[in-house]
Amino acid sequence: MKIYNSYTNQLEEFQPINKGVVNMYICGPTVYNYIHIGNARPVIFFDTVRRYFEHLDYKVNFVSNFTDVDDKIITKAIQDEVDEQEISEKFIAAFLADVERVNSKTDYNKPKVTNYMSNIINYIEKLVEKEFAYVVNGDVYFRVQNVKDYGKLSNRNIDDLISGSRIEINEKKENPLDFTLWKKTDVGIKFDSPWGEGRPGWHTECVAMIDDIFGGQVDIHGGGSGLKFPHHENEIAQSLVLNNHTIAKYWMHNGLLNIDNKKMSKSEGAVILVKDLDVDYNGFRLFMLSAQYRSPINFNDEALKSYVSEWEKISRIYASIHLKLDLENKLDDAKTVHPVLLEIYKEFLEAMNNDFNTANAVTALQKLLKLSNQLLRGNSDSGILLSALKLFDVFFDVLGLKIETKRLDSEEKEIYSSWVQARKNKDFDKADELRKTLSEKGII
RNA sequence: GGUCCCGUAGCCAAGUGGCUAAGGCAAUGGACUGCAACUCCGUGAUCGCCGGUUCGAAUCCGGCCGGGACCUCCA
Repeated sequence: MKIYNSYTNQLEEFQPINKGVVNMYICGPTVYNYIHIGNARPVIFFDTVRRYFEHLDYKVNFVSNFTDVDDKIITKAIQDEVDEQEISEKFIAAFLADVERVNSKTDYNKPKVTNYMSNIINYIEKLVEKEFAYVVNGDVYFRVQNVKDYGKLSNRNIDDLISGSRIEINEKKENPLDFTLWKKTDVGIKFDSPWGEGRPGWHTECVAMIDDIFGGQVDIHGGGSGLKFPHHENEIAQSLVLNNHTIAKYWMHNGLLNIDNKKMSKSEGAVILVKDLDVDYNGFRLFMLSAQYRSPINFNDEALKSYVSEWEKISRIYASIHLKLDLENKLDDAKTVHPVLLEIYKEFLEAMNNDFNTANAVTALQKLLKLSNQLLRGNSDSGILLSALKLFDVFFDVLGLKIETKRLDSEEKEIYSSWVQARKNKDFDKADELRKTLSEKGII
């Protein structure tokens, strides 16, 4: 399997650190608001990565944090006249509800900053000891200057960054590029530290958590490409100094989502929240997986709708085959190997093995859709249809699509065969009535 | 000001040097059908423009036009 490593900017053969195990860490949300559909992209994509590894029988340890200490949370808490925890707990719950909405798995390890305060402080202390961090009046800053390769991930050099006119001048810093590890504060929630009361900067939590949970290095560290600089660059800098490695063997970054070719951003309006999306989330998920994850994806109503209707077609054929096999009591039979189905499965694997090319994986699903329709209309034998159904199950499982089917009870089967019989007898009044009943029961 | 990325049919999108440029949505013609729905078959591209490299380019190089991102919190 090949993965595009954004640290080295090339496709690399995936070799896990420990055989059969994939440790992955994805930067999670700062919980001060509902997430928008752009935020959903890493949630959906990295969940798909996880699912695919699991399909290949890897044991996946999936970790994604909650940043529950942050200026934005404090601001909101003051605004709403509640304490920070109330805000963060509310939006953690909201986040998980959205994760579930888009059919991403919620059973993963979710460390919170508030539970990691001593690890974070400890991590910063070590940086201070190594003299890669310095204390000024209760603030602690990371000294970027001496870190070799600073800027490699985001492909920029220190001189360019310094000459950039937009870097804020902070007189306490030795160098404008130095970033905050610990911030002395008067407002909002405060924690004790060797440097006085304050709160941690944003960039240490992930490395401290990875250090604690995985003992230093993960196989995959992922997040949106917006995090490359400065966040991930700074994570790497800290880890290089302390552990002499870049925390992750493979760095993966998803492209951003635009609306009408403009970046969707909490700070610039034009935001669609996940919870407010008024469409089938399977269709939404297909849409999100229809482009290669590193490319930007442009949100557009027409495109979204086309994937929603694609999903309707897929669920229709799935249900039809399921129903047919159910009526014939063949659902538990042995499936028959069918060469074309095997070919489609291979295409699917090939696509996913090629840096998780979900766009081509979706194409394989569409091929299965068309073939299934042909098989069903062509009165193929039940073994082949069952095998098609099982292949759908595999694709649904990996891509995170959810379909609900049920088996009919004997009474329902009775109604169904009466319907077929009525049509045969050209008793269309009765047939229509039975069809209505079946339709109301959600059977057809 | 600095650093990058992208431009494939109305829409989404694969393809990154080599057979007639995948696939889907929409549109349209046909088939199937008691009706309806579904479904199947068919129909569409001088790959933003200009030039170069090459036996050969959507794919590599240069210029231009258009769009976007990052350098500040951001998935």
